[in-house]
Amino acid sequence: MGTRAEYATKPREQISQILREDPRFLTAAEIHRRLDLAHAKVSLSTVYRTLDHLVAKGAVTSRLDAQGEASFMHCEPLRQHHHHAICRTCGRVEDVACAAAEQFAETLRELHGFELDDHAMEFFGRCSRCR
Amino acid sequence: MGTRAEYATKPREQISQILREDPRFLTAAEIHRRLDLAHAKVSLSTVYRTLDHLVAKGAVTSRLDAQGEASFMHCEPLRQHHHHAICRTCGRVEDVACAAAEQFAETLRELHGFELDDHAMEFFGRCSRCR
DNA sequence: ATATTTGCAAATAATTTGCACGTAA
DNA sequence: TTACGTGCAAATTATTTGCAAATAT
Repeated sequence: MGTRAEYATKPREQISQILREDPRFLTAAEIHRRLDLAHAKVSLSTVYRTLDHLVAKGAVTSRLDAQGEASFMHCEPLRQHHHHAICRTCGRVEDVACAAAEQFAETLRELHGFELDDHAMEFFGRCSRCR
Repeated sequence: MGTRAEYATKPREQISQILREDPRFLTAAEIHRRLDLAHAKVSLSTVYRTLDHLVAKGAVTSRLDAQGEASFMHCEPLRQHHHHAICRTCGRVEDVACAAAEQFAETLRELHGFELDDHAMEFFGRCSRCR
C-alpha cells in the first residue's frame, strides 16, 4: 500500500556511500563531480532524484547554503532532534544535542506569548581540529 | 571615496514603504505584486536591485524560505544581534533577544571544543494574536 | 514479466546582467 | 551635466520533468 518497492541500484549505492563517508554538506553538483572522479557514470538528474529519495527516506538531511543552493548530508534527523555545528574551515559537521532550545521555548512563551512548534539552529565556527 | 551617492527615487521609496508597513518576510515577487496593486509601475529587476541595495545598506534583512526563495523584511540587523520568531499563521515576525545563544556557545566549547563565531536561529509557532 | 530507476534533452523558475534611456542631484 | 537608477530583453543557474530505454526484482 502506502509504501512502494525500492530497488538497490548502483547509482543509489554510490551516492549513499559518498555521503556516508564524508560528514559534510555536499551539493548535488559536488556529488556529481565526485562520481565522475570515481568513473561512475551517473547523470545529474539521477543525483537529484536520488537525493530526494534519500531525504524522503529519512537517511539524509538537506539544508540551503548561503547562496541558496541545496546541500545534503548523511544524517537521520528523525532519530533524535539535534542541531549542527559546521566548521568554517573544513566543513565538517558535528551533531549538537538540543537542550538550550527547550529552555528557549519557555522564554519565548513567557516574554512573547509565542507558542513554539519548531525551530532551526545552526552554528558556525572552528572545530577542535581546526582551531 | 568608498561611499557613493544615493538618490531618492520613487521605486526605492515605494519598496521601502511596503517593507516598513508590513513586518513579514516578503519575496521579490510578492513585493512586485503589491506595487502592481498600487499601480506603481516598477520592474521586477528593479525590485531585486533595490532589495540588494537595502540589504547592503543594512536596512533590510533577507532569509531563504523553505523553498529556497529569498524573502526580505525591514529590520536593521546591525543594531542589535537578535533572532526571529515567525508566526506560521499570519507570518508576522517578532524580534527575539539573543541570550540563550550566548550560553549555548559555552556548552559547545566545553562539550565539543568548538569555537563559535556565528549562529542562526529561527523559531516557528503561533504568536499571541493567533493562538 | 513488470515495477522501478535512469539518461538525455528540454522545460522551469528565480535571479542577474548589458545596455540605452530616464532622472535626481 | 553627470553620476546614479530603471526598464526591457536576454543570459545564467539550480532544479525538475517527459519519455523511451535499462535494470532490479
